[in-house]
Amino acid sequence: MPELPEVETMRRGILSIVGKRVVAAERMPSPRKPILISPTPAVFRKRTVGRTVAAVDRLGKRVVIRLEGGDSIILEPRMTGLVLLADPPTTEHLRFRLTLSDGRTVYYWDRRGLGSVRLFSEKEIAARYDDGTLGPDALAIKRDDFRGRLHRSRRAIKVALLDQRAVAGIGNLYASEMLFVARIDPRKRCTALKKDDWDRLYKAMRDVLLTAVKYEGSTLSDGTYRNALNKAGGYQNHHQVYDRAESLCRGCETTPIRRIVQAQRATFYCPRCQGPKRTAAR
DNA sequence: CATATGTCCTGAGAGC
DNA sequence: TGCTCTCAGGACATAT
Repeated sequence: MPELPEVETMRRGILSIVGKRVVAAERMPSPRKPILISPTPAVFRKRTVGRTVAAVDRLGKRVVIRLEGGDSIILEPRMTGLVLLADPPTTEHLRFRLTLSDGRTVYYWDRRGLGSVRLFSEKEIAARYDDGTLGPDALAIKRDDFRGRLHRSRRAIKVALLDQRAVAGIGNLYASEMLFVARIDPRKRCTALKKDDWDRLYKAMRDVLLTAVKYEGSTLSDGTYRNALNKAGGYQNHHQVYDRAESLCRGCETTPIRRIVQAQRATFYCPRCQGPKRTAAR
């Protein structure tokens, strides 16, 4: 489940392609349902082959390969997509590859195939992402803007944190983790949070995401997520609550982590550390 | 406008 | 052993 830390790790993992020229752009034959790759192969080739990579950016949970001339390849991993320089885990779910002038190849591999590879002009990117459908990045947003974009919502804070229009980059795993660090009950409505809560949450958001980036993301028990060199991340060893239902909380060491469902997604939290009486815990 | 729900997809694991 | 069923959650379309 690539979220901000995993996608940022992918981005950094292929940063060395900047300055290289695109030699080939090919979609791989798919054994089952093909993923979304657009535009057509001929147009894709025409607009990419011969172009030099100008930059590699991140747009929320997407990797953006910017080419000289203004076009960009946007890789959107969604659930099981990987952006690799190393050989992919299997040939079976290899979806796309970009061959470069130095002989290296960027692969897009995606087991479940919910992700996509799309070529956009500058205009298309602006039309799609600069119209409010994608909020400020979680690592770029200012403290007061963060609160201002969320505090009037009547939704539970955990659900609101997943709204990419409010803040971009947070997904299901890191939402639970940052709420634990901030000692906030995930079921609490945004409107019920005080200024102090928002400030703690903002700090927790940055701490959790930056530390997760440092450890190159989280590889869960299914082992799907890998960095660009096909190596597992390390942040799963630092999880406080995610996927730890019934295990003792690492904070209070007395209470089992609870798993609930909010908006059809799993939420994990410590009822004691994130409960109503948390001030008594000293 | 804000918020809620259904949909896509594959493979791991549970249950029988 | 092998079958069926459920579940995981990114983004987006549609419904309320």
